[in-house]
Amino acid sequence: MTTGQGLRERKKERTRQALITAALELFEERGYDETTIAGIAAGADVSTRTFFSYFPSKEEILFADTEERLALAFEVIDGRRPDEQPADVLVRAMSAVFDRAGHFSREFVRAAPVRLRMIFAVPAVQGVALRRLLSAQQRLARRLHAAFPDRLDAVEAAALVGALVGAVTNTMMTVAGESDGIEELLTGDPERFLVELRRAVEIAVRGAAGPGAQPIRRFSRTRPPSHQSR
Amino acid sequence: MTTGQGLRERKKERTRQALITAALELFEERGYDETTIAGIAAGADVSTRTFFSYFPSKEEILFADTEERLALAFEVIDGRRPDEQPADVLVRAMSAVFDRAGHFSREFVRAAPVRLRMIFAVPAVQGVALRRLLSAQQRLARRLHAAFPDRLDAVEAAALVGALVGAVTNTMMTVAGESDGIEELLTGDPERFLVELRRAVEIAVRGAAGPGAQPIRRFSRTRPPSHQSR
DNA sequence: TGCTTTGTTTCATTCGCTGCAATTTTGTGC
DNA sequence: GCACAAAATTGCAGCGAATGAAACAAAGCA
Repeated sequence: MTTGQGLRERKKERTRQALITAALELFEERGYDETTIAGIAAGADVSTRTFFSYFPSKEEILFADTEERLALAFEVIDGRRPDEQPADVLVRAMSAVFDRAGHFSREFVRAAPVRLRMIFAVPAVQGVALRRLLSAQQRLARRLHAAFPDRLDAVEAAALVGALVGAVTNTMMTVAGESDGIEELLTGDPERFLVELRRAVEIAVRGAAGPGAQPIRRFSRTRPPSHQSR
Repeated sequence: MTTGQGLRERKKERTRQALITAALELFEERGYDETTIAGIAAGADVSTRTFFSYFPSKEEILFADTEERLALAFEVIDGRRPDEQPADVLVRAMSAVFDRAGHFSREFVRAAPVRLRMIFAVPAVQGVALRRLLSAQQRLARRLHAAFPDRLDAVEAAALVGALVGAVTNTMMTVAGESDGIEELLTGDPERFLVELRRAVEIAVRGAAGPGAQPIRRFSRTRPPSHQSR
């Protein structure tokens, strides 16, 4: 991806990178809302209109690299060993996405901290982040279902992915939302962060009820005839 | 809430309802993107500017009623019986939000179908929906932590809520995303839908790994020295 | 060297959203 | 009832995001 074929593609890639770089710099420098698309375009030495032929919105430029990371998870799922449990495969897939030991592109290392800060500060970015998250869940579920066609139906796969991703996401937000959470996460050793994630995964895998719980729970058993108040 | 104190408040409430009604009608009639705020305001016989003193954006008008539904879940959590399991309380809370047996305001009955359709069709609405969802998870987790101060720490509560909400949400999206999913969900008997939700809750409560699984899973055990490729 | 394709620019336009000052409407003390 | 304070509403001016169309420049190819 670094070396394109012709001059045309290489130039396009350079423009793309210039836009990303300019945007991240401006976001950090003056803040997200204070950065205009015109400013980003100017920083990359292109016209405002050109920006929109690379990214559909100001928000999306923050997520320029997420697709390839999701692909890591897909790889794990597609390459599952025949004797593995669905939950195990999913845990490995999550690990592939978050683990520092994996391959981080330069793009990711540069963008991730800014992105996280923006997700916590800017509603518009939150919207995009969460939309991507949900779409990723759906795709993971489809993939998982395809990988275990006779052990999981579509809904089970969705529930499984949802439980795992939900636990991890909410844990991540909680940990990162604490004072110093983001800084600790971004600058220092990610160990504590990974420890919490492991706990979250464990809860999701072993069940919210914990080990000594009764086998089955009820959901909306009650159904009185009363309807529609107010 | 139906009867305000003075003329002022009653008029305000009437204007608010007029805006909601006009918006829902227009959304259904010509579609979300085709509906302008100016059009909504005109439908409610107020100025465009006035719209913004009631709702901060076009999206939020679709979620005018969600806060009170979340309050139902809070009630359940706050009023837990002392001997209950956290997971059980959470399941009951979810049930209170989704179950048809509960109290549906007129607002909700009117808005929910349109809202669901828009969530599936309009990215901007997805963004708001998911932002609200995550914020709700955080608040639920805080509340749950407060309800079980010595059985759950903050991160466990977050993971638990995340797992349950994640499973339910993703299941809901999957079921509703099927052809006829939304229609079946909205018009007919919600039974099949609730059945699937119950399965999702069960998976989240009993654990993604299923009953016969090994007790503990690993998460990102591997950590080779290689760092930062590409 | 010309022709085609593709990327870029400029321009105009629509819409979401905000701040501000003027105006109207409502509540209240007299 | 009446005047005055508080609050809601309005119009307007303006910024920025986003899109469409046509002119223009550059790259690839014969």
